[in-house]
Amino acid sequence: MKRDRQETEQRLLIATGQVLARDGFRKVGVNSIAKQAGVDKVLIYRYFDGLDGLVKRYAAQGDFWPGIDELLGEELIGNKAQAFRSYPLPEQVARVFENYIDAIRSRPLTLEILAWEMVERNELTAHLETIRENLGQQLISLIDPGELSDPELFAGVTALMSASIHYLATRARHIRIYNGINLREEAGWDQIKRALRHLALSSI
Amino acid sequence: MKRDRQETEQRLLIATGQVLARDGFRKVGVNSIAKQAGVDKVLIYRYFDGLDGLVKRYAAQGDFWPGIDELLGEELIGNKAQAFRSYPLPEQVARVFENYIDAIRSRPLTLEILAWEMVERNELTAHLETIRENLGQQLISLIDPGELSDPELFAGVTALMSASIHYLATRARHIRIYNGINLREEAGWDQIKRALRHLALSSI
DNA sequence: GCATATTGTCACCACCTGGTGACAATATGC
DNA sequence: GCATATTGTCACCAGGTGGTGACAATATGC
Repeated sequence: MKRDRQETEQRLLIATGQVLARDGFRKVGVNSIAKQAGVDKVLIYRYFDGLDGLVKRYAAQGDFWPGIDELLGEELIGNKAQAFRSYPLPEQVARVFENYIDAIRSRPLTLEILAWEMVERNELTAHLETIRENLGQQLISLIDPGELSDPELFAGVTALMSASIHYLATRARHIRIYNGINLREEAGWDQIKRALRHLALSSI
Repeated sequence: MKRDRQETEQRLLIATGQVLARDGFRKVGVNSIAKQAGVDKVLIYRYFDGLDGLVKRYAAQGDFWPGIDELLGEELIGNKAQAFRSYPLPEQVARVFENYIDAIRSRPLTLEILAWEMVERNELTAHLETIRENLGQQLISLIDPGELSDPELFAGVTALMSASIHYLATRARHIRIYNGINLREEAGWDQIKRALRHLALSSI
């Protein structure tokens, strides 16, 4: 084996993601990651000061979350933010959350971390919390303050919407039907998007 | 030790709930439950055919879920269903979900199982799924079919509402603030209830 | 060149997990 | 009474976990 600390650190970071994606967060541990990386586990303690440090570094370098561009809609090119602002607010909200659904559902690793969050708080989930918070702030900053007559109500409504998406997307990994809706078929998700859009347009 | 199979089985069932409530589902195992019950673990295999069988029996005898009365509102006595039906549908929905929030938040064991569901499917979570399904059907049966112009939309909206409640209530065990809302204070939950009521009244 | 620090390998530890076979203690059927 | 079945105790197994100390192999500084 070559003696190259940087490369071994990289291998461990990559292996972390591989184990997380392949076996789930419950299998994430020094033994499995070291085995996956083809490296001795003692190096995790030397280079990252333990599993927590490794996970923290992994969180800092990976991107498991959609950027604002993805949420505004891929069809908008050029100055997205400005074009987006031309929509009425309810339409903006509907679009953002429709895109949010697609963004989260297409990221198995993100779904895994969302499930992890429900059970435990660690370096990775904590990191995701701040990312999410920043993204929320960015989105709110796009809104003309004059349009928000009741910010507290708006925060409540958007909290409910994002929460429901997190739940349904994560839950879809273990169940087929929720409230009569098929979470394993695109038709089911279209039904959810339609309801979401209806809520946005009628309530904001 | 007395030789009484029935009592031993009871002790194991009780111990299952105790371990689940005190240490969380990740600690639920033959060793911890047997120790909690003060009984040898081999009896779990003999009497319940393993941990799965024990959990299944535990699921069948415990009640971790609100009944329909609790969701309709405790203030209604006598013929609840009939009194409840006198409300307009949007008001019915708002009330049910407000009560649902209180019902779930007040049951730590239920919150633990909701978190468990996000990670794994087992005898207990499967049992809870059917309970929940039945409850949903009961609630829908209270609605005059003529009032539902778009049942698919209604299913989507109520799915989003219940999903968001499950998520936020479970998530509150690990984080304080979600989307600027304090999940550890009653004021935060009042804000959520207000948003939920707003959605119900404006969209149904 | 050589001493020193870094990188990697390996064996080992204590502890916990699910699971089982052997055996003692008690109850039951006749 | 006695043979049999049931209940409970205990010791043990293989395999997994996180964590560490000892040592060899290589690179670096002078």
